[in-house]
Amino acid sequence: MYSGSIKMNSSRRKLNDAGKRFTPQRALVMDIIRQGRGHLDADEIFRRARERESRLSLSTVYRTLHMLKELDMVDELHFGENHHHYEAKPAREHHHLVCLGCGRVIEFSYPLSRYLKKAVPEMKGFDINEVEISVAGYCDRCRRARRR
Amino acid sequence: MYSGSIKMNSSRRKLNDAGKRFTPQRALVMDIIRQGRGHLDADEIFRRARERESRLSLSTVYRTLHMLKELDMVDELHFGENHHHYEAKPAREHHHLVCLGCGRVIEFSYPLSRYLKKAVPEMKGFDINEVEISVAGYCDRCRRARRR
DNA sequence: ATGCAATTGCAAATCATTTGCAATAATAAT
DNA sequence: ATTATTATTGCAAATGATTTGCAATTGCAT
Repeated sequence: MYSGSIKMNSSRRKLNDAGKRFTPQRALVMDIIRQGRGHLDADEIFRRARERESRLSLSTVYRTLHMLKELDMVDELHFGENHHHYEAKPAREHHHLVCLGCGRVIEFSYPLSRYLKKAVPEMKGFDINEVEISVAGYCDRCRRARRR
Repeated sequence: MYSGSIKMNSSRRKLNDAGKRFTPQRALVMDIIRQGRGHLDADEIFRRARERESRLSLSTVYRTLHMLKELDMVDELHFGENHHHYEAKPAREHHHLVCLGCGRVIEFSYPLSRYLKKAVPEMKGFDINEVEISVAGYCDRCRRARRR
């Protein structure tokens, strides 16, 4: 099935260290998430994976996504829909602008968790695990189009 | 069914102005969301409503939630689960800390959208409709309990 | 090479939400 | 007040997203 990539070996190591097996299915899903440059949902990952390996099952995709999330190798994003999106763990903290017009996702880097820890008193004593912010609105293009 | 409340008349007005009817079912759902002090999900709203009006249907709850969201009378919150939570439109912008240990939700007021508009260059030209931030982690109590 | 436990595919189950439709009821017009 | 109009309701069935049980398969440590 899928084999080569720069990250493969380090992925294999991470899985094995966690007592997991490095299977072709998992390598494939990881690769697609990486290539996807963020923001694919489970079904889209499944469809793309299937093009390469037609016997792959949707359950395996879901199971893999869970595991990768657990091992902190992907982030699960919530855009206010009733399904989630996934992206490879990014190097720097960043967040997303979702355009309600065209669905486009714009990334912006911002160390929000660091900022909030300082700015919000309620954060004292709260052990932050993850900060997720999503901003919905209309991007430049769509904004122009809307006000006729 | 349900009848009196300080806000009833203003709700009725808002609905009627939007060409909607003010039905007992809708009044009931609105009341429960308000009493719920935020953070109820659709099913919990349904269960509580059913205690007062056993013939109410779940579809009506969903339909009402949609409508209230549309009319900007409730906010829909996304805590990274595969269902949503609802709260009556709050007076001041605030956000949520969700404890992964006990599920407790801690609110904090913070004018984040105003701040972000200034701090993030990518926001230029983006017409912000809604900002939602959720912070997951462990609250004071659970944090103590976890490190044994 | 071998054995055992982890993982897979498949189908069926479950959970969250939506929809079609005939019956009912809120509002506007009389 | 009565009536006509049309939105809304309850119910059951449909859909969409995710999870689970299980027998067959396959990684990986030995």
